[in-house]
Amino acid sequence: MSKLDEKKKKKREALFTAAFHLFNTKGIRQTSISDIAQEASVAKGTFYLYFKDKFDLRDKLIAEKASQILMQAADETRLDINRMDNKSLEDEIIELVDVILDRMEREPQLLRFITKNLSWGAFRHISIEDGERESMPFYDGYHRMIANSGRKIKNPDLMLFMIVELVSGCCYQVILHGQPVSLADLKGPLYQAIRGIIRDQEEAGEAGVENKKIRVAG
Amino acid sequence: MSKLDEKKKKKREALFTAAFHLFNTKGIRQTSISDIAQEASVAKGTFYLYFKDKFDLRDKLIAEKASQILMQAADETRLDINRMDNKSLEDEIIELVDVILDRMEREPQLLRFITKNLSWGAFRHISIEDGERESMPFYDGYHRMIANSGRKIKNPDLMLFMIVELVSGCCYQVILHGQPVSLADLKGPLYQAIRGIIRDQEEAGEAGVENKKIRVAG
Amino acid sequence: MSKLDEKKKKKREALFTAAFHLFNTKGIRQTSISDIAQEASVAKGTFYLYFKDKFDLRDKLIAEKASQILMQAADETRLDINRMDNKSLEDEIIELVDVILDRMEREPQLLRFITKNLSWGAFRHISIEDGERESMPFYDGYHRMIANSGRKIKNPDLMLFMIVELVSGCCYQVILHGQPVSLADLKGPLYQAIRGIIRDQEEAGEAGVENKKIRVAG
Amino acid sequence: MSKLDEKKKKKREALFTAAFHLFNTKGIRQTSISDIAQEASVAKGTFYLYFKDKFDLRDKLIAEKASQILMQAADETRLDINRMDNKSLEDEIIELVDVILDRMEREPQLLRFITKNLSWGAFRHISIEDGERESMPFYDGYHRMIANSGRKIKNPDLMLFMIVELVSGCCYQVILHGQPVSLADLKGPLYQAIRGIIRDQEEAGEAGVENKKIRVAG
DNA sequence: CATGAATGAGAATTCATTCAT
DNA sequence: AATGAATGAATTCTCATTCAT
Repeated sequence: MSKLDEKKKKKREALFTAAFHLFNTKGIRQTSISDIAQEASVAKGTFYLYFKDKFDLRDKLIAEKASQILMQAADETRLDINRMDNKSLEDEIIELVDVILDRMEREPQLLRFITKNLSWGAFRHISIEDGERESMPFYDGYHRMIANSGRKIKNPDLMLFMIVELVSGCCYQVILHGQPVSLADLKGPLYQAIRGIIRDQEEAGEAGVENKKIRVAG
Repeated sequence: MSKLDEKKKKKREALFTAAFHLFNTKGIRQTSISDIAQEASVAKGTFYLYFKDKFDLRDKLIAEKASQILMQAADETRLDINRMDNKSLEDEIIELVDVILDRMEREPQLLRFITKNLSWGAFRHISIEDGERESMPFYDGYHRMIANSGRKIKNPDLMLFMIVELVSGCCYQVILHGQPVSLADLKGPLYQAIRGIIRDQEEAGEAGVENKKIRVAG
Repeated sequence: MSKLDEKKKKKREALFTAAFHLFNTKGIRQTSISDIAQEASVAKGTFYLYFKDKFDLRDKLIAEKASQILMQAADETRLDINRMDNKSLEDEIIELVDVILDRMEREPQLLRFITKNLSWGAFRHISIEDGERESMPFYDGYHRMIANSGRKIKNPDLMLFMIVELVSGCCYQVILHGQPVSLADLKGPLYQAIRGIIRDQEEAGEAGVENKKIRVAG
Repeated sequence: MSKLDEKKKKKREALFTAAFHLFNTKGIRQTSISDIAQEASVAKGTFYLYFKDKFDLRDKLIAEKASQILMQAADETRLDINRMDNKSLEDEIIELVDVILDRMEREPQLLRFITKNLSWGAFRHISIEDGERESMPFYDGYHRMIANSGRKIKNPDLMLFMIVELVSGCCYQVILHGQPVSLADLKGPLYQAIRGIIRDQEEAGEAGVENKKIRVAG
């Protein structure tokens, strides 16, 4: 990478960092491009060399942040989509959720920012990028994980969708407002509900065996 | 009611109607107070006689719309919080959700508007007003419904919360974007998940009997 | 006076009181007619039954306040413009000033209000009204006072003017801002300066010695 | 100075000139920022690049104008604060006042503008700037002038204050309204009064004769 | 590439005044 | 006489975007 490219990358980073901070502090609406440029120590005109407008920046920022979170969570849970070891599908998913919830509790602004801006449509296209290896959409990883579990799920998309909506909806309220229960108190019932959704989505005849393994995490 | 008061009420209505239309058409951000006043055939200054600013109007509009929806849904399901007849708690709740979802499918702007703006905090304070009878917070009605069902729920607030988040999160995507399934295809799994959540929240020892009654609606 | 007239007078008083308070609290510019009407517990439209606009009210208010002050000061000093007793003209004037300054120190808002708004032109037309006796312009009283003193003043108007400007300019700063000295410390030098001005304005023959020293520059 | 800086300076000047003209013509209240920008042939938004608001501009304008006037007056009287030559302190001060009054008569808007807006507090901080030499607060120059005169003044601040208030109060009325005398007719008595104030403020021993006549009232 | 001065459309808000009740 | 809802002109201030340097 040439020096010029490095410099450009730094400017981009600076704009990202500044925007993230300001979006969380003042809200997107109240944040002007001027503000972002100033906090990034960059001229206003320079902003337009990197992003089309505020919302372009926001979208790119969300994609990056969401990708980071999923990647890190996958790393932390040593998620290996190729081997299922002895962990059940339920445990795998719940562990992932658990890591993410803990991260969100430590960084509520991240939560606020992503939840307010990430749609399901965008979610399906998040890539887990890695400087060295190729990038792979998270969504594909999810499907391989199910395939490798040997389980028969009626509609994996719908299952993921319901889990995502349930988790994201609940954690936003609980982490940011402590309502109606604490995160610690939410986890048990929430994970149980996730197990319920998975069980419901399992093709008849296979469920019985798995359910024996149920173990509530968190 | 005097003629003057009637006129005032009409103006308020006109502002509400105009704002609802514009918020849905152009989005709140792009809707100026000028726009609202113009569409309501009212002078700009008049707006400020009725609302503090755009967001004050929005909040009052949401409260009203949400109240309407819940009230109508309760009416349609002949919800009687005093007698549980032979309907189980699950059926009662699912029927309510079902009516609301159908309404939302018919009026997607209403869905977009409410979901984007109604927080759990605000939800808890929605009143179901009625010109004749007294108004009662929906939230209180829910608690009485549980009490009258004779069921023992560990944490009714948490249960409602999880159901509301799951339903609202799912229906927003499904109705507005048809993703990842149609509303018809969502209903079965969604209602099953609701039953699961209720069952999970039921105090041990009582759950078994109820579960026999499970019947997927929709 | 009829009951109706009394009611009207009360409304006028209420508007005066409210305006005086608000003008002093928020400044005339920031005080709207709405504010005044509200504080006076009167409808906005009612304001226009008593005053043309805000500035009309202000002018009438100043005239009344200034008149009150001069009248009260004259009363307190038992100023008798018909007999000079043994008090010298200087003592007479300085006593008047002294009473006024003390009053101003007790009511600095009054000072702020009047100084900011009373012009020399208006000052010359202030009447000392009295419910019982006739009203007489203060300005006429001043001239009679001089005549009765038996002193020969070159230009009584100029003399009064210079004294008024000196006193009002000084007391505004000193009382309201305590700058550059306290009122107590101002009084000595200020009264000395007043005596100087009077002496300078006395016709030759009575203050001949002084006049020899005068040398007009410029 | 770069071309850009020159252009900026010109814009600032244009705004100053436009504002000064409009403030004098229509009054500050009736002058909108739109007006100023238009008269300065500048976009409305540009105004805010140079000044926070109308009152920021006013304050800066006053400081500049007052500084100009004092500087020019000092130049014209060849005021040398280091040598007193044979001019007495009185003559020195009166000459300064005289130059200023003549200037004010030629530029009454300047007078109106400054007198209405310059407070004693601000006055004390006016700097006499000079592109070449360093800038020095006028106030310091005054104290050095007194020191160099070899005269003992009890309270130089109070003396300056009283003179400034007397002069500014009088000249405002006289120049702008020709009341109650013409400027020519005011000068003699006014300068005499200034001499009186200075004499009164002189420590005993040097003006002993005069002081015997003084009798402080109040 | 980078800058930041300039632009001007447009949004929010205020308020004196009118007028039907 | 009193009211206060309605008006809409006027004003302030913001900010995305452009472009000359």
